[in-house]
Amino acid sequence: MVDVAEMAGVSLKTVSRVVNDERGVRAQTAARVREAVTVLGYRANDTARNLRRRQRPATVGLVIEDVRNPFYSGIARAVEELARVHGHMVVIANSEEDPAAEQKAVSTLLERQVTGLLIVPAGPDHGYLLDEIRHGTPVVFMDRPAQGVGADEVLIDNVGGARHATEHLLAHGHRRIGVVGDPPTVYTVGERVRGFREAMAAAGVAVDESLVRLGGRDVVQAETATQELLSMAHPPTAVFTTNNRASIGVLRALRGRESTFALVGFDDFELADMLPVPVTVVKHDPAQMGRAGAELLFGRLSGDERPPQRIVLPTRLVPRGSGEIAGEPGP
Amino acid sequence: MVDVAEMAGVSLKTVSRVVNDERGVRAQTAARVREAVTVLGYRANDTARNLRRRQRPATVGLVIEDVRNPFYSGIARAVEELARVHGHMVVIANSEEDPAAEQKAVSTLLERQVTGLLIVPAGPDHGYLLDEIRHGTPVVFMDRPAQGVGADEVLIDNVGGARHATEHLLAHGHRRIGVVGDPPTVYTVGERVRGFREAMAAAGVAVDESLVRLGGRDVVQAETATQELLSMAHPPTAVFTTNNRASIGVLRALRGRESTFALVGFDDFELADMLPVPVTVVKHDPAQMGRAGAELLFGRLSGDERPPQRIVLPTRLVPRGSGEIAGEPGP
DNA sequence: TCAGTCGATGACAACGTTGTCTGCGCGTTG
DNA sequence: CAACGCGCAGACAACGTTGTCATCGACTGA
Repeated sequence: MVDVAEMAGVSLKTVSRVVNDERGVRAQTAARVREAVTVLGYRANDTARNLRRRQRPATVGLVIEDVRNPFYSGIARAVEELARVHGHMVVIANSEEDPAAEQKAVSTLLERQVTGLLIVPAGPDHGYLLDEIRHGTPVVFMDRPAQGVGADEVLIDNVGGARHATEHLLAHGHRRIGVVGDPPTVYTVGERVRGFREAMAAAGVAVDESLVRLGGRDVVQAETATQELLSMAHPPTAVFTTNNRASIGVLRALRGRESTFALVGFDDFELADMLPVPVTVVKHDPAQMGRAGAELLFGRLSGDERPPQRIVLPTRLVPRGSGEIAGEPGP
Repeated sequence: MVDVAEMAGVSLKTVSRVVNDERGVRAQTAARVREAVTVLGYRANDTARNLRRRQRPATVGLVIEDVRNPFYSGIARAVEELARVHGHMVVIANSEEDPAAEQKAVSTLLERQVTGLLIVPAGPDHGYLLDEIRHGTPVVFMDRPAQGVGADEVLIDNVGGARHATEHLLAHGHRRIGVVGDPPTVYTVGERVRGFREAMAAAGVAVDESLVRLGGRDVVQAETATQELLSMAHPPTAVFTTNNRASIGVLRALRGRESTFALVGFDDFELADMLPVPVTVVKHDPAQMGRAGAELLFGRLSGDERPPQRIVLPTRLVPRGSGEIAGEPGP
C-alpha cells in the first residue's frame, strides 16, 4: 500500500479511499492510484482491514460429519450458495461423528473469528458454546438439536417420517419388521426408531427386539447386520433403515440372495429408483435444510433478535416398490 | 486481553506469553493468567495475531465445480483431511463451471489471504494468477491443467482411460459406438473424446459423428441426448460416457426401453454395480487426487522449490456387465 | 473583498497482537 | 564484595488498514 501511495504520489489514506470506492477523490487522482494498483499488483489485506474495522472475516463455519455423504454435501452446497449471496465464504470441517473432533473444529473456527457457525452436532453436550453465543456469535444447529444451549435449530420430522415408513410396511401386511441403522445414540436414529416403535405400538404389533440391529456406522456394518438378519431362523419380512448408508448396506447384503424382504429407507439416494427393485424411501430435502439454516444464521447477523427458533422440515414417503412387497397375511 | 492482564495483575505481554505457551513465566503467574482467561472467556484473536506475525490464516482455498458431485466431494474430503494434519482449514467455493464465478471466488480467497489454492479450473486462461504465484502463493490445479501459468497439476490419465473403455467395447464387437457427455471444451471431456477417437482409429473403425453427443451439462441433458440416439434410424450399439453425470443420464434414458446398447462410463459411481445391468466403468480415485494435490500444496508451503510438477493418476477399467454386451459380429 | 463553505487530501491514531529490548532482583563466582 | 549472569516481567513499537480530524486551496455570496 505504501508502494502504491508513493507511486501515485498520494497518501496512504487516499489509496485506501480509492480501493474502497469512497467518495472524495478527484477522478484524475483515483485513476493514478488505480494504475499504480494494477502495476504493482496490490491487493487489499483483508486481515488488516478486519482488524481495523473490528469486524470478522466474512466467513461462516460449517461442521458436518462427512462431505462425501450426499445428505451433507447437499446441505453444504445450499449453505455455500446463500453465503455467497451474503458475501460470505464457507469453511467446512468434517467431524466424522466424533465429539472431540467436533469440539476441536468449532474451537479452531471460533479462533479464526468466523461470523457464525452451522453445526450438525456430534457431541451430546454443547454447553461449551454458551459463552460464545452469549458473546454474540450466532450458532445454528442442523439435523440434530443441541443439548445445553438455546440456539436455532433446523430439524426434520424424524418421528413422523419413520412412522409413515412403518405404517407403509404394516399396511402391506408385514408384522416381523426389522430395523437396521446407526447407533441409537445418534439423535436422528433415536427419533426414527421412536417413530418406528410408535407406529408398531399403534398397530398393536409387538417389536421383536432381535430384529433391531442398530450400531453400524457405515455401509459395511449395515451389510453385516443384514446378513445376520437373513440367517436367522425367523428372518424379518421387512426392514426399515434409519438412513441412506444403512439402506445401501442392506441392499448390498440382499443382492444375489434368494431370500429377501421389503424395505423402506430413511433418506432418498441417487439411483434408488433405478435398482432392480426400486427402493421406497422417506424423502426430505438436504438443500432445504441448508438454506433454512443459513437463512437463520444470516438473519441473526443482520439483527434478528427473536428467541431461538426451531424449524422442522417435512418428509415425504416415496413408494417405489421395495416397500410394497407383501408380507404374510395378517391375523 | 487487557481485561485478562488487569485481572491477573500482569502486563499484556505476559498474557501473550501464557496463551502462546512461551517460556519465561513463573508457574504461579501463568496459573493466575490462565484463571483469568477462563473466567473472562478470553480467546486469542487470530486476525490480530496473523497481522502482527505477518503470516496468513492457516486456510487453503478449494475451488471446485459442485460439492454435490461425488467426484468433487471425494476430493474435498481428502484435502480437508490433509489440511487438518497440517493445521489448516479448508474454504470451499463452487464455481459451477463458470469462469467468471471461478475468478471471483479465487479473488475473494486471495483477499482473504489464504495460504494456498487448490483449483479445478473452469476458465480457459489462468494468466491472472501469474502475479499471485510469483508473489509466492502456491496454486495447484486439479483434474485439468491451467493455461498460461506454470503451476503444479494433478490430472488423471484421461486419454488412456478412454482408450481402454473404447477398446473394451470394440473387443465385444461394437463398431457403431456413440459418445455422450459434457461440452468438449471442458478439458477432461476433450481428452476422453480424444482417447475414444484414438482407439477407434487404431482399430480402423470410422467414427460416426452423428453418434457423438457432447454438450449436455447435467443428467437431464444426457438423458435427452440418449433419447435422440435411441430414436435414430441406426442407433449406436454401444455408448461411451465421458463422466458420471452423463452415465446416469444415459441409464435413466435406457430404463424401461426395450432397445438398449452397451455402455462404458468414465468415473465410477455408487451403486453402479447394483443396477439391473451393472455398469462397466473407468474407475479412478478422487481421494487420491485430493491427497496428491494437497501434498503438493503443503510441500510448497514448507519450502519445496522444484519446478512445477505434473502428476498423472492411473485409471482402471472395471468390467461389470454393461460393457460386455455383444455388438454385431465384426466384418 | 472577505468571511464562509466545500471538496480534496493528508496526518495521526488505533484495531489486538507479539517481537525486541530493557530493567529489576537475586544468586553465583572469583 | 564487586561483577556477572540469569530468570522473569514490562514498555514500546509495529503489523496493514481505516476512521477522525485537520488542513489547504478554491469558490461562493453578500
